[in-house]
Amino acid sequence: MSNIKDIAKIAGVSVTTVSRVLNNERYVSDEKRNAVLRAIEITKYQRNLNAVNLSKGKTHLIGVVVPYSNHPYFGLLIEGISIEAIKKNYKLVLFQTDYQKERELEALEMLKHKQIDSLIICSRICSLEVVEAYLEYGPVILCEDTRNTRISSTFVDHYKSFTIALEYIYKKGHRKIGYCIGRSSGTNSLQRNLAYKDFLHKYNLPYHDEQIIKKCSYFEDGERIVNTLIESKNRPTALLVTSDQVAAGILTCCNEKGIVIPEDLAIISFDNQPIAKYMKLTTVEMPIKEMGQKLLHQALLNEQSQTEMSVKLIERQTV
Amino acid sequence: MSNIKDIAKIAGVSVTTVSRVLNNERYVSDEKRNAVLRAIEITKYQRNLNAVNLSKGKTHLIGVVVPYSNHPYFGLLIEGISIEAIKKNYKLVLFQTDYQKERELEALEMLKHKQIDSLIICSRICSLEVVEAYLEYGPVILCEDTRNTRISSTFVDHYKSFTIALEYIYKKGHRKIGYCIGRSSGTNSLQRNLAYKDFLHKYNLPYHDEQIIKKCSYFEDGERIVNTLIESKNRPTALLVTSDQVAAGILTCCNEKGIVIPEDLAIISFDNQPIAKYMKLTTVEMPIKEMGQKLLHQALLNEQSQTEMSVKLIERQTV
DNA sequence: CTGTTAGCGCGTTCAC
DNA sequence: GTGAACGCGCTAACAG
Repeated sequence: MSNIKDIAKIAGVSVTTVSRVLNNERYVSDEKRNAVLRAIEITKYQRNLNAVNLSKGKTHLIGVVVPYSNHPYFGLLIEGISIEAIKKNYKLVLFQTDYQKERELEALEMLKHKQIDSLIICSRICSLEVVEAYLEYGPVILCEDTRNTRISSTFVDHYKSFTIALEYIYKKGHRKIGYCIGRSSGTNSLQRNLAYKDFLHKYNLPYHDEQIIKKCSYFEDGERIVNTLIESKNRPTALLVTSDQVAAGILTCCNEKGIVIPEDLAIISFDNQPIAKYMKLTTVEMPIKEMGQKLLHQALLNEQSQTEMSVKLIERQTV
Repeated sequence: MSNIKDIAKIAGVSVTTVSRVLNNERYVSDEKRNAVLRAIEITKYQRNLNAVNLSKGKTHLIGVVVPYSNHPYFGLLIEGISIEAIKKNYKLVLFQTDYQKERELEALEMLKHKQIDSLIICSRICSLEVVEAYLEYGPVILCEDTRNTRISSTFVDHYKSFTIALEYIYKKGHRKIGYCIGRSSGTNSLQRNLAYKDFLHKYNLPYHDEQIIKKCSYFEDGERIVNTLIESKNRPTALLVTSDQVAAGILTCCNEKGIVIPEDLAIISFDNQPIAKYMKLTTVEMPIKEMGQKLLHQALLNEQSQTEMSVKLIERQTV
């Protein structure tokens, strides 16, 4: 494989000139530029990006941290990030953490070592302080409300969106409302819990811990949820479900057990992925793909910015 | 940030010695080794991996090409690859091609430019010849039967697995059997089609083109499939479905329309993802995650190897 | 065991 | 407009 020196020799110019045409700089005569272009053509020269990286201290690589890639929410988010990365000629380095802190730190360390230019953490396990400490090495973008920090982010206000769903359910006459959530400890989950409590308080409704069902992430969690519901002595008449997949799983199970939706149980989910339309789920739409795209844009910038994305209630047939 | 020279100076040794302890080589006296270690400690030295890469001509990065990341099959495959990558201290660069040839070529070109050490193509669009041409730049691993080429791969014999399903269905008394498939042009799909034709021929059954339903990849494709079936004048009594997700979608739609499974329509799917158990799908289990792990191992080796993975019929309640 | 030195391939002053 | 020369940080002969 030929290098910049070879090209210079063949074209009868200096390496500097070659570098200039490579980087599309002005101040190169058409004559020499063409000579270089021709040399590149005949040698099928390709520049060594490692060398470029070393020289420039940049990699054109962006890290993406997700807990699981085998999950529709993160799959779509990655898709959004990926679409923009392609446009901007950046590549993605995927980190699958399984919510293990060391894995997330590994990604952060790669930023520090200049192996990636920026890092997008789609779901975080390290503390905000830890993340913030890495900001000096490059952009770190989060997917949660970071408006009280120096960290950039794209997020939806889960307090708001949860409230929208709750109020809607309330207007439909429900007074015993529960919810299903994936990981219960993240910022987003805490926001939702707060919205829930505030809502109950506002309408003077009782809080029952058992009406919050945790570890609900996949379609197949539906059965456990329905069983929990059935055994519950304080069975809710409506359920907020933080993912369409899980809601679809619940629906399927209810169907099998003869629980009629929405008469016996109203369901409102979140995301509005294709499955939601298919299952006729009433859902709160989240612009996941767009969030991914926005995240990438932020990763490329070097300024702090926090972008809230808005949600939209889609009425279908499960409430 | 300090570099290897600084460490050498502080430790009072040469850069080579530093390099040696960095790379855990023998032939360094404990005395000097400790001095170096101490210097690293106090300066919090981190080596610049770009420089290592340039010098060694390696990146510790492995490219992974998928059409979509927002798809359970590829999600799980990526998960498998990722698990092993972490163990071996390799990182993944994700390429989402959307089945566009240029995107796949971009990944191949990155291999050529030494930006990645190897490339795993989970689903291919370029011709085998094109792929083979890149073999000189590094390992390229495929996810299909490549036993008549020089390309390494991990795959399941789809001819075999399709035949298993067909024979099983046949034994259950079905004579009008159709199938649903995603992309119809891949090697894997062609193998399945061949198995299908050979099966029909063996039992002297007629071939109806309309019994092959294409572009079936997602849960929500279920409705279109069921509608196609209903309108079909030669409606099959059994259906092979190349993904659990799609089968689950069909099931859901049938349920709604009062089509009883398996009496009105028998369904056998492939993969045995969690949703299959949940929906009580009879399915042909594919070791997707294990395939991912094996793929990564092959990507690290420099020898040609083709590994067939075996499948297993899981009897549940849809046949 | 240890150090000197020459690359790896490219970007970038800074004179001309 | 152009090019010589140095720097990026590290590895790998080679000599001792």
